[in-house]
Amino acid sequence: MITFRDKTYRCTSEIVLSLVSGKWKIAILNELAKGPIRYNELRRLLPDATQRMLTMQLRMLESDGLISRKVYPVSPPKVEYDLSELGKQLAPMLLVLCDFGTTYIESYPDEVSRTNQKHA
Amino acid sequence: MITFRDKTYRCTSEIVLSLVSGKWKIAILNELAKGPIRYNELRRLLPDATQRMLTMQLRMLESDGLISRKVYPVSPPKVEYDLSELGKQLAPMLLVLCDFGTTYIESYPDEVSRTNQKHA
DNA sequence: CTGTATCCAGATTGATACTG
DNA sequence: CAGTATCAATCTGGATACAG
Repeated sequence: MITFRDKTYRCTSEIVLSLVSGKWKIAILNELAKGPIRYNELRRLLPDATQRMLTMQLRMLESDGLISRKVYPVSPPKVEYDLSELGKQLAPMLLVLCDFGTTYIESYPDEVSRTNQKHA
Repeated sequence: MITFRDKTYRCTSEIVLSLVSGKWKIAILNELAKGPIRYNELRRLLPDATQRMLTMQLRMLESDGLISRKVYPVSPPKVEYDLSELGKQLAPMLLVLCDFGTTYIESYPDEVSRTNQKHA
């Protein structure tokens, strides 16, 4: 048993799941993996996320130390999000998750379909 | 974009998260990794899980094809759970999750504490 | 441009009691 | 032994409007 930030877990993998589980966290991390990005760019890339949800997920990723938020004191406001050092270390793990996901769905080929998605 | 079992995902890693996210799933998978096990043994190993929750999580893992449920037609009833072939392939991925979890909490050493837990 | 505030629906988790 | 049933609490995600 391990206690971390007042919650108990039976395995450190459970902590990791709590870090990346959330409606838009994977999507955000995948976008940030391409480089720093501003809030509204992210909105455009993830048009189905409401402002509220996007902000909430960003705040969680930030307080968990996986991303950084930099405010430029200019007008109009400019805020840039980026992966933290810790966040950058997530990449190999996310790749393993993707890989297993791919392996997994290949076991159920009839239940899968793919669509291209435009980022209008 | 990918559609699988009537839900859409932006990355196969999101599918994997849906497979293993759930109050007791990781704990169950970790126990099953040691070998097949009966329902009540599992209850003893995970005393904080209610019967209802344990059953629900087992059913989900089963319908996702990660574990098998074998009923022995004897009296008293005997039900044994085991990893499926697909479930066995989870092991390396779970290890990567654990590893990142360990790396992660080492970045916040002051917020961590460990306790031994008895399976009374 | 980058957010908050308010209100709400549905899903998830849980306590407790009961059953073939 | 291996579950179900019922009811309730909490948590997550969302629609919409407003603000510095």
